[in-house]
Amino acid sequence: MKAILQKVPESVDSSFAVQEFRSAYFDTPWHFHPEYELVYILESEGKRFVGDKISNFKPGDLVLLGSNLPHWYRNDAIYYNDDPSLKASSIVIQFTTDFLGDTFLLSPEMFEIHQILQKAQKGLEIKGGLSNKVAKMVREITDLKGMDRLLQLLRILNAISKSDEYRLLSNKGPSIGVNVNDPKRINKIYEYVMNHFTEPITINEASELIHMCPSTFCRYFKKRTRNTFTFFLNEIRIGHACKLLIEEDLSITEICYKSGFNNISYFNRQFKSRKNMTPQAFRQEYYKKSSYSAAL
DNA sequence: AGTTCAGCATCGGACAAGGG
DNA sequence: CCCTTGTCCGATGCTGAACT
Repeated sequence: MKAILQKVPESVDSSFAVQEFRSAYFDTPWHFHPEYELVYILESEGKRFVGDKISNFKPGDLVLLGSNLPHWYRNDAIYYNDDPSLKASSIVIQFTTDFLGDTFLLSPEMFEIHQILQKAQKGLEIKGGLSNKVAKMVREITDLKGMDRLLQLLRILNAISKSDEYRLLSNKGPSIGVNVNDPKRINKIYEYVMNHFTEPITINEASELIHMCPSTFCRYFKKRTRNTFTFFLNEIRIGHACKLLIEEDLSITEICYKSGFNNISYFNRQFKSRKNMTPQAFRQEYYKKSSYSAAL
């Protein structure tokens, strides 16, 4: 998909930016920018799009995104219903690799941080104990100024580089050569799919949205997102099904229909191909891990 | 819940036309 | 000349029914 190139505001008194966002929902579109970005979710739930991967996010979610890696945080539908009790908030740290000078990152002491930033080109989801540790440091950095703030960022990057408690998010790196003109059409399709993925959606409907014939639409979509439309749609539906499997006490059949599938056999096959296990096994695996961690 | 299979729908490669 | 879009058509994916 084509992402919008976002211009990150420059700060006059800092070599990098720390920003706190708080609103009814996250409204930044699918975009990318040259700055690295550490995103810590304080409030709200939804789906996180990084490169070619779609996952669920919730409070505590912590992700390090590489330079020019397209991303989008989309809240669940209830956040768009003007419910004043629901808020979306996050802390975002944005920096470039030369924020301490052109060659600083090449110094031997920075070797491990350099390596972790390279891995971040595919997006890193920070997990486990490292997540708690980094989250605490991210909350602290908002109150720091000047040199203390800069040292805190280095501490955060150092902590991530010294750990292996993270997983790569995307299979593909940044979209080199993305066409930065005409971002509206793909975003229109994304918005439509996010609002209707629990209902039947055909290629015809989607292609009519941007006034294209179906085959042109398929090629257009593949060229920009590197996924087929069907794969993209099913990725969102399976992601939603995973959420329901964990959070709702519904049968697999009910979850299948509530996720936008209308065929259990197809749902099962799609689920297995993406998660390498059946929906039932996924649920059992989750609760086994939960009871294990609760027992510790 | 999960598997298999036949029939239909969609995908995507090859090629061509049109516009800037 | 390059890029976008349309058409054709074989390959592949998806669906729904029947079954374990």
